[in-house]
Parts: sequence; structure tokens; C-alpha cells
Amino acid sequence: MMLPTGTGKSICYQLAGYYLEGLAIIVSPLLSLMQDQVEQMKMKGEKRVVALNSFLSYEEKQAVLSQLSAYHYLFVSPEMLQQEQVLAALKQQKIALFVVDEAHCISQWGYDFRPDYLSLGAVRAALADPVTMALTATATAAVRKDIVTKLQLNQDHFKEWIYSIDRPNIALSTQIFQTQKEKEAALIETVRLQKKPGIIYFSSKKKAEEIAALLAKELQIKVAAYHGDVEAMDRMKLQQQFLHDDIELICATSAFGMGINKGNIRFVLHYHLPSNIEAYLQEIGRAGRDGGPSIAYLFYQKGDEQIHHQLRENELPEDDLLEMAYQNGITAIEEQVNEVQYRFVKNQLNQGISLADAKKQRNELIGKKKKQLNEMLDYIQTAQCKRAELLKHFGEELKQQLENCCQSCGINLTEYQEKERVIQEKTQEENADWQAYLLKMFNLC
DNA sequence: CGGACTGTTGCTACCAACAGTCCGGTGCCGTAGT
Repeated sequence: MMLPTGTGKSICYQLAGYYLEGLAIIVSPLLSLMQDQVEQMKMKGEKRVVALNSFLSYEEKQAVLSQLSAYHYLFVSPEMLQQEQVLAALKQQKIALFVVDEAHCISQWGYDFRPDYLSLGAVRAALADPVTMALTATATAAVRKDIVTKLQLNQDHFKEWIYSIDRPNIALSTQIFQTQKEKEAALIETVRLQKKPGIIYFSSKKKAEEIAALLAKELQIKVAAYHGDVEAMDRMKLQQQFLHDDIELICATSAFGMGINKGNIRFVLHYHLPSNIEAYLQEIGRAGRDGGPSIAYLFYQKGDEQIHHQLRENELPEDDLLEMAYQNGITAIEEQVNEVQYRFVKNQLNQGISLADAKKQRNELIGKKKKQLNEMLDYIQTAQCKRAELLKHFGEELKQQLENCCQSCGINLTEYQEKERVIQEKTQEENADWQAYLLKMFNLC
């Protein structure tokens, strides 16, 4: 099922699981998503729900596994399903429903970053081919086909529910800059005028931190940086603060997003371009969930794509490393490769793939990523309607002409901007408020 | 890969031209050590 976030993806498996006999397994990509879901379901009165993950101690995990029949919903990561003990315990149960949430992860992460996503098909087979539901908000036709194949769904017995990816209330702005200075100046000006809250996306953790500090200083707004190096506890806090409008702006890498359910995000700005169009759509799709007028800005400067070239080249092992691993075993290259490279080689070896095929698969994957980045660059450059381009990528056609559509069709920016006078009054008022509050707290007035 | 930044050279007094260096994402798991 492909349907936009906020339209009730969770209820699809919750309701089905409720009426079916047996256990519903929900595969989820993030621990925080699992915890959220479990908490929400418990709050609504469903107690037979548990998340089996590394938050549990050894004893707790054993306890869950030994009394699986007491549960109706089980949240797990794809990695957890690879553990023999877990799979063995699940095999003893009647599986009512096998759900893959955020199913685009299969295609997006399975080939390198999180290979256990590709083994979900084997898990399904081991569980005697249970009824399966794959859910996502953004997947191209190719990705959907990949999901069906990798999950080993019966080609004749599956049905797709596909909804439009178009978000008419999000205007699509793209701007091209000659130097970094120009881009930064435009960023400050845009953020100053733009209605908040908002998210700014970066391809670099360092840049996210840097700009967060700059904006805090220049505009005196409540802003925080969010990326993979931020501690889990701090991440949770930031999410909560953002959710409650205590923080009005987040400077983030792609780490920020999944599971962010906030209605009033008024803009998403890309300081760096994302690595592909689907990622772009996912990221801008976090704006305007409440249906209110929102805008996506994409700032591009020639050369910005180099980050992605470099990341891609470092991601997978070169020929010499592959050859060494195939000759002398995986341990021979352990010291020279990163975790993702190591796992890629290990997987190829474990699956008995030949050296020539391993090289071929690596090259195909790199080629696919190059193509995806080029599509992103084409989108930035095109003088055609941006919305029509995005829709075309997902096999859709633009049906209606919008008033505020995109850079090519024209956007009336004032629709999305604060009136500066109002901001200043508000800030002064807020300042007075917290100062008075502090004084009162310390009994100074 | 190519822009941004830093340091050196070269010619001559303040700075232009060039060479060299650096950058750079996403999460699960188990285990060891603090």
C-alpha cells in the first residue's frame, strides 16, 4: 500500500491484526518508531503489544520469546529476525499478518546499508508464507516491483493500493547560486522571512551544526542541529521540543524525518540536494501535513553533488579489496574497510556469489545511484513544471494547474512569509515574558 | 570531484597568483569497558 503519511497506515495493520487470529509481526526500521507505536497502542487500550529489540535485557527478551502467544502485535527490526532463536520461536506461532512498515527501506537500504532487509523474503518463507502487508508513502514503480520480488510475494496473489504522491499545498521552489556566500546570505534572508516551524536539510553533519549556530546568532530563533552523532536521548528531546513548538527550526541530515508526525511544518529547505528524487519527496513531504500552505525550497550550487559522489565511492569496496577477501577470506580485509563495506563483502561470500558477480552487482548498484543523482540534478535544472516532473517520476500526470505551483510556473512568496513587524513585536513580547518570569522565579521583583 | 580554505611564493609594501589540503549520510545488533 502506498498512501501518504497521516492517512492511517497504522490502522490498516492494527485493525486487520485485531480481527485475525494469531500474531501480527510488524517489521520497523527504527527503534524509536517501534517504541512510539507500542506506546500509542497501549494508550488506546491494546495491552497485548510488545517491541522485541535491543532495549530489552537478555532476560526480558527470553521472557517475551517464551510467551509469544500472549501477544497480538510484535514489533521487530529486520536484524532481529535474522537471529535463529527469534525465528525458531516465531515458527511455533500462528502468524496472522506479516507487516513491513516503511517498505521502501527494502530497496533504499537493503543493497548495502542494512542487508537484512533483503532477507525478509527468506523470513517469510520460513514462517510458511504468511499474509503480508507492505506499507510506504513513497515508492516508484521500480521500487514497488523490487519490494514484491524481495519479499517473495506470490506474483498472482497480491494487490496494490496506490495513492497520488502529489501534495498540492506544497509549493516547489528551486534556486541556483554561484558561491557559498550567496547561498548563505539567501538562506538567512529566506529563514528570516519565512513562516515557521521548518526543517533545513544538509548532506553534512558539520554544515548542519555550523548553520544552526549561524542562524541562532543572526536571527535569534530557537534552532537545533539533528544528525547521526547526536545522542539518542538528545534526539528524543529535540523531537519532542520541535513537536511542541519549543524549537522552531531543525538543521538536520537525513537522520531526521521518519516518524516525525507534526502537522504545522510550514517549510522544508534543502541546503544540499538529497541523493535521489524519492528521498527529496519524502523530506519535503514532512511539510504541510495539516493541509496548510507550505513551501519547499531547494538551494543548489554547482558542485554540491560532489558530497554524494564521494559518499557513494566510499560506500562499497574496490576491486582489489574484493579480490583479497575472495582469496584470503573476509578477515584479510577487516582492518581496511568500514562497516558497510565489510558487510557487503561478507554477504556476497555467504551467499556463494562469485567474485565476478560480486563486482558486477557492486557496479550495477553504483550505476543505479549515479543515475538517481543525475535525475535529481535534472529536476533542479529543468525549466518545465517541477511538479509535473516529480509526478512523472512516480508514473503520474499533473491534472490541475495550481496557483502556487513551482519555480517554473511561478510562486507568490509573500503567501509564505511572516510580516516582519509582527515577528519583532512578538519577539520583544516573548523576551519581556521570560525575563519577567526569571525575575519572579528568583524573587527579584 | 571541485569548491573553500590555508599557506607559500614573488614581487615589492600590500596583495595577487598558485599549490596543497580537506571535505563527506543513513541504524540495527552484541559485547567490552567505563
